[in-house]
Amino acid sequence: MTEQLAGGDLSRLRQLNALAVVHVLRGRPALTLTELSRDTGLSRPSTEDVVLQLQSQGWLEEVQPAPGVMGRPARRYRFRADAGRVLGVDIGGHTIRVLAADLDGEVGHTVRVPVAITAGRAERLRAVDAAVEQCLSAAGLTGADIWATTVGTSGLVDAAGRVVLSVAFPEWTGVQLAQHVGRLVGGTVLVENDSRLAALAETWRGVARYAQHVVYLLAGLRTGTGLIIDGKLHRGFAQAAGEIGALPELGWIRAQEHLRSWTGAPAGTDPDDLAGYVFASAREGDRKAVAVVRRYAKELALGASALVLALDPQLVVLGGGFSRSADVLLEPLRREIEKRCVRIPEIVTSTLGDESVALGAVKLSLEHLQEHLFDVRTGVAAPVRPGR
Amino acid sequence: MTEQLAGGDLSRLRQLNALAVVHVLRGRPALTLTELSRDTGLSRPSTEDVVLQLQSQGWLEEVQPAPGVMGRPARRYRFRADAGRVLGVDIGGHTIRVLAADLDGEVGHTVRVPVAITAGRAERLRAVDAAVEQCLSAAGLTGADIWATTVGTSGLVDAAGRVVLSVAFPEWTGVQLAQHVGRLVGGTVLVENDSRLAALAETWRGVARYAQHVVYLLAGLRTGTGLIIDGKLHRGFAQAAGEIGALPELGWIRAQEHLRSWTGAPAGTDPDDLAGYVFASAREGDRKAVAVVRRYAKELALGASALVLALDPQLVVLGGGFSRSADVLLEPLRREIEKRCVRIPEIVTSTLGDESVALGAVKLSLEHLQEHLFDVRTGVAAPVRPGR
DNA sequence: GTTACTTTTGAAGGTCTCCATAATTAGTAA
DNA sequence: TTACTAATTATGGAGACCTTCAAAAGTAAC
Repeated sequence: MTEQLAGGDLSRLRQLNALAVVHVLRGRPALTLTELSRDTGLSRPSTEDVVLQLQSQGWLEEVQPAPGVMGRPARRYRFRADAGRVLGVDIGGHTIRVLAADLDGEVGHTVRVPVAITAGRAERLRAVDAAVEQCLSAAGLTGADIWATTVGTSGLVDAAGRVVLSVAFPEWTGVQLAQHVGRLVGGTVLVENDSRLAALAETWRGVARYAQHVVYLLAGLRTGTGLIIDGKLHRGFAQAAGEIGALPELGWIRAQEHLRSWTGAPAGTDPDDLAGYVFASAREGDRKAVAVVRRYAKELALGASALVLALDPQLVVLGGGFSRSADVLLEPLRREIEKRCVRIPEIVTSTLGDESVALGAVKLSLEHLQEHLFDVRTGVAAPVRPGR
Repeated sequence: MTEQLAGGDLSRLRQLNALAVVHVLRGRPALTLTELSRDTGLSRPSTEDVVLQLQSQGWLEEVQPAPGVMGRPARRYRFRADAGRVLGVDIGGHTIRVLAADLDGEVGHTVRVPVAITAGRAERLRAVDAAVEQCLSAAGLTGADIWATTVGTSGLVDAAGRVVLSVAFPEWTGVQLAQHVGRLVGGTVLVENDSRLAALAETWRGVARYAQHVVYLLAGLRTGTGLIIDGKLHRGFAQAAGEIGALPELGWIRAQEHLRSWTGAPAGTDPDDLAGYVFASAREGDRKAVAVVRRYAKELALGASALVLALDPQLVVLGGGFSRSADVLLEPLRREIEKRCVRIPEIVTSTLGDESVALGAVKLSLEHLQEHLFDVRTGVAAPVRPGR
């Protein structure tokens, strides 16, 4: 049941110690052997042995010794985060966004390619290709340099990287995203729902950093959720978790309609821009707009409350396009949640903005590599792109 | 972030290998060194070394060699599951139930002590004491032999083993259960909500065996849930997870009322027994009873659907007292869930009966020991009761 | 009752990885 | 130039593992 860490021979020990060194060094500046020895708990000579091995494999690199220090200058080693790269792709309604990052998650290049909201499947896929290729060439990389890629999209996604159902873009249903993007890059290609990725990004570099249980609400032209449970992204048995909005009685389907029912905007306003006007008017104290926002918040709070009651998260994060209007939306939302829930979690607004999905995609790519490259079961192998 | 397995010296390797041997041997009949060697991946001589060490510590015991076998008879070793014991306690409305089990989860002794449903806090606690003491003496044990105990109770429980809120038994709110039971037994005393324990029991020895994501519905005089996520019991940030029934819009509070509204039972029937009559009449085809059951199922399905949509479990398990009437309840429930959910999980009935909570309590005790006694970080120490 | 066969046991020799300690080296500071 | 400091290099030893082979303790066949 519990999958057990296998024992083994002495090389296993070296594996574990190499892993410990890598773990100490990742995401930190260069360290001396003495410092590494202290942080890993290994003896100095052993540390040196391990470091030399990792260096010859290509995981570590010696850097200039720190100048102006007493005693013999120590060699310093850093983790070669640039040994491999990952991509994070966000396929949005208006924009395709691609981030290239190194193994420490440092984002080196960002590319945005606009795409018409009305674009069909083929046109949108072409934009994705263009964005990925632009990002690669800007970073001076080829697809072979990419060790893992995650693609964020709206809709339900299956384990094979296919969009099973997309409500927002009907033509999108059935598209083989993993396969399509896999033509351009090496390594594994993961496909994940965008709300989930945004949630993941919040636990990585957003307001939910280090929180173990998080309910993320994507509030925008679409409404969605991402659940972090026990520090991990929760997908469910068939990757269909978080679809609470589909429950007829909770009415996330209706939520949008409240906003669209507002009549205070200039005639001929694009319905997609209407929300902005509503929130702006509510901010200025327009009675009717405030009421509309309150009704929207109530519908949103219904589903959110169901999630909060079910999961008892530490944090609820409000993200998505409407989170820019958190100043008028957050308070009504909080009040409605407080009405319904047993224990009230903190409710905060995302600060990652519209890059959160792509950032989450980067993070998922990194987590995938973490499992395959730096796992306690396998230890560290040479730094080469892992197989698919 | 990810807590890393520390490296170490050679003794670490021995720890891991000892752990591997214990893991292979737990819950299985006695094995020979050759068999152990094969299953652990260690060489024969090393296996012998490890086994001898574990034997001298008291974890392993040599048993009679298997008779009538070709070649030189091999020594056989078994895991001493009786080196320590755990208790599982179920504090129910009418019954206190205590199970004593060994480290393999083999239940040796079961004790049931009746208690009046109207009993107050002191009387109920006295019954708990009596049940624990009876179970200990029946098993020939003292409290000092118990390495871990889990107490199941209705209501919300905090991390310190206090009942924070009990709706069913108002007097129960605030009772320091862990502390109270801790007077009688050694080791850690855990306190957990009964629905959650029942859910855990289903994944251990019930219909949800080996399922990773499970929604358990306790349907009875009380309605509750237990959530298994990623193979683990989900408690939430403040142990308040699974309280979906509290959402006013989903109406689990109302669910009971449907059953009680039925007028077909003999006059003067105890309201607690009413449900049985409704289900019996429905079984016989009484139109009104069928309608009542359907309404109840619908209310139950509302909350269940919210959980299914949120979590996308592999399995929904119907447990609790009403699961005895699954023949009339399950189908309406299934239909209502199918109406609302995107992906429909399997929906099955519990078969563990009224011992599920106590069984789940045993399992939680064992999981607690597993973490502290057989963890990869610490390895195996001598078989003595771990500290609180 | 002896002989052949099978499988486990026990012992020997070798390798790997770690640790502790001491001698050496390469800098800074006076 | 000399003293001081801290890292490096070298040495010896211990623990845990592996492979290999001879001896032992049974069963099965004659």
